[in-house]
Amino acid sequence: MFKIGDFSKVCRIPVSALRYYADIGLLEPAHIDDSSGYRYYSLTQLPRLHRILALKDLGLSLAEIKHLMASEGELKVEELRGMLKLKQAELEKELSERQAQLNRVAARLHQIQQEGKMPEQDVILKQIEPIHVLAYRFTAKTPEVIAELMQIVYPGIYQMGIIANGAPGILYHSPDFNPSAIDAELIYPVPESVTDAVTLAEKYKITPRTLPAVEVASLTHHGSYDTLETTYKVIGQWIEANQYEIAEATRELYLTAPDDPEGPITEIQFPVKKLADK
Amino acid sequence: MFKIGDFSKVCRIPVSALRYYADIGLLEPAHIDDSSGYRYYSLTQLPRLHRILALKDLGLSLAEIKHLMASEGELKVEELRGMLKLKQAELEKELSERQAQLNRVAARLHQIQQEGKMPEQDVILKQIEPIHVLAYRFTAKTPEVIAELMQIVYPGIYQMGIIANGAPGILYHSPDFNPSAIDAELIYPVPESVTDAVTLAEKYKITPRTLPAVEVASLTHHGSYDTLETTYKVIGQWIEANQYEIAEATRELYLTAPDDPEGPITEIQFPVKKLADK
DNA sequence: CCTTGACTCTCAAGTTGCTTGAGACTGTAT
DNA sequence: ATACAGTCTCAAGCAACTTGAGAGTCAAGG
Repeated sequence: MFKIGDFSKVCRIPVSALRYYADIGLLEPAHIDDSSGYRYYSLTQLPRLHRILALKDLGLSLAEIKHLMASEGELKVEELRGMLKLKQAELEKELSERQAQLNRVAARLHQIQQEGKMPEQDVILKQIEPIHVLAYRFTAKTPEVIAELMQIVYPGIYQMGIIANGAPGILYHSPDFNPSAIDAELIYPVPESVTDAVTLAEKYKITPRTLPAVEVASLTHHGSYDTLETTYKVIGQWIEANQYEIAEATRELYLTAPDDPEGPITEIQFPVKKLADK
Repeated sequence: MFKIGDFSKVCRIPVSALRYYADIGLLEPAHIDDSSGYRYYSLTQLPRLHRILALKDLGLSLAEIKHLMASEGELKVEELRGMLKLKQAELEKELSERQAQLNRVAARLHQIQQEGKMPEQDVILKQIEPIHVLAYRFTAKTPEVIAELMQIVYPGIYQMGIIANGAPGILYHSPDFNPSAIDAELIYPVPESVTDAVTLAEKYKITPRTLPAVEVASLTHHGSYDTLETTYKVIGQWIEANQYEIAEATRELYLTAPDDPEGPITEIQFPVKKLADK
């Protein structure tokens, strides 16, 4: 019989951890002295402790381990198998996530090295939920056409009494930016309930649809549209540096009202997916 | 100016997280209404928020981010560089740790698949601190010699009034177990203070020395020494399956007193190091 | 037998980055 | 006026312990 400190030395688990395991009922001392409350451990408890540590080492939580070892003697093999399979998938996912994070850190370091500072803007990844929108798709021969259409379509929808649910924007469908034939789509987010009520807009070729959920690399551009191009380039570089690829139509969202005194704010979203590691 | 819920939609951060960031002073609302206490956010705060998210994405803690962004306007690039380097090292370490864990899980699953159950004993990895010992090294022609020596040496030291600091044991120096010339070393752990006081033992060729810190794969054998061989095999297989290699002399520790009624308990420690991934 | 010092005990609180919930207000639309 | 959604401020919870306070216990030395 060992006092907790001696047992701790034998198994090289901190005293505090042993007490904790006792508290949560994972490894009760072989004996507890009634008068002093001292915990006494026996070497015959080592196998149980080792099993606990082995399972912990595989990444199982103490609660899971306790459950697995609850039955007298034998532990539940089938259940363990299931848990390990799960754990395996989980670990694989985390592994690739860590790897991606490491790549991002390396990319940043490289960038700092090169430019001597952090970039003005930060590209971030985010998950976008599906969005219900009223959409108007067209092909424009010049960029100016787009600006004109915006002036007409958004107010037009608004005047029909349909209020937006989020920032309006554009989808650019042409993968390469060909200025003489821009395949784009104006989008105007609305609550789900609106989508079927507005088939009246059909004659204007405005149709309700739902944008799919995507993961996007996003950058928010502050100020004049003249420098928007730069912002696009920055995202493009980021995507390349971080080994993603563009998965879908680029989204451009107008976060400010057209007459905001602080100047317009535009969010650019590139739907992306990870490039498989070669 | 957005109320918290609207701002939350724009930047896709949960309301609760925004409140939390405000609480810890990481991102204060642009304005707080005096009477209602409502938080109001401005789109001009998006760059700061994005920078926060970008840094968080690299694995920095909120406290670190707060520190980096504490100075007005520009953030401390040199400091960031240092942090990212650290983070990089940390991530690399975690990555390989995760990979190793994944391998362990796979090995276990394989084992369960093959044997239909968990093994009786569990091999675990642990870090061993340096140990101060009195050591007696010899070459034995037969295993029996070892047993005899133990009967003499341990009691001999004990009778000199030197009390052990841990379990006595043996180091096996011959890497392959050659029964006709076993290079082994009896070890008797003592407090550091003893090591120089006991040079008197020199005439018996017992010398104080310090065993280096090592990482070991350990298995505890319960019961008769007859089946110790099996236990050795189990560890050996584990080491192979988990892609380690033996780094040093194997250690065998006698955890029980020689006359323990429950039978002897023996811990076998294989110092190991990771095999580099090919 | 007493003292000293090393252990041990039981709480409680801290760690990280939030989330969840209770109970109370506030703002906006009918 | 009355909902109802949105907001506020705490407080507690998560995981697996660690740290610390304050008090009691054990073994050895004088």
